[in-house]
Amino acid sequence: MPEGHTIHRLAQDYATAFLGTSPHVTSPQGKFSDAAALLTGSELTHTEAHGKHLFLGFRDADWIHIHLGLFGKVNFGKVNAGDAPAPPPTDTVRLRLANSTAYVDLRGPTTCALITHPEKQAIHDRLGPDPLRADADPHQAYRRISRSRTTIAALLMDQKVIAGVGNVYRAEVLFRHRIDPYRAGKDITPTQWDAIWADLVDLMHEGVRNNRIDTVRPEHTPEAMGRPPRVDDHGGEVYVYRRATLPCHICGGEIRTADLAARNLFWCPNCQTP
DNA sequence: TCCTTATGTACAA
DNA sequence: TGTACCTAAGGAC
Repeated sequence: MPEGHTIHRLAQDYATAFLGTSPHVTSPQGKFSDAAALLTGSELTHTEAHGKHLFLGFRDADWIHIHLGLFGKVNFGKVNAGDAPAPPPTDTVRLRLANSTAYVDLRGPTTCALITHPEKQAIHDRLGPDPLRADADPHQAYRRISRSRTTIAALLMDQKVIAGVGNVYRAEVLFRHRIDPYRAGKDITPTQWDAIWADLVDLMHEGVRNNRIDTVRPEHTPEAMGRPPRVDDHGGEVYVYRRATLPCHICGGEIRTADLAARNLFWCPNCQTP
């Protein structure tokens, strides 16, 4: 269940296990069988992430485009010489790569498709700047935000505006900057946007390193605040995400939740100003 | 065993 | 705005 940090981490992990090797490619579940047959035995030459999109490049020519959606999961395993071989894939595995030392299973993705380079480029072209990519231009995002009457909460989730932010980073970064999620994009100042962007760059890089989302500042950690540690189900320590009706770590007020564009929004109405 | 929920997106109306 | 899609875990019975 991924935001951009998960996908960038996957790009690294696929590279570590398979780059420069020519893995066996299969689709036990069947939906990717034709492409798997074309690719199997080809060298994995590139792995790349842009926002929540993952690209695996084979023989400098063909790309697998993967998008995990809400349910997609990836599971890596090691195979050591003399050890038990990779376990047989279950019937929900859409894509398995396997070489002499490792295997990786992909389940439940929204997208797993073989695409050409122009098709890949078209995906990059429709995505906004990604805080995890060196080529990202934050002003490209701000140009859209500063002209929009849409709420900043919705804009942060719009992958054409900024790529890689999901429901957790959206809620948490707005809390960290004390911005009410319903504030219009056009009311976000350049200074505020620069701060939000810089924060996302830091938070998401840490997310890649740790493979989880932690957003609580050192002075607000459970230890610093003298409260019991609480790690959210998603695996990290957070201020507001999925903490509806619980007390705010800073003001003690009740965290609120609401539906916004079919997603759960979380915020502290006391700490975050309209 | 059934029901709900989820870090997402695309498309129809 | 609503719905379809894809999967697995956790909680209610």
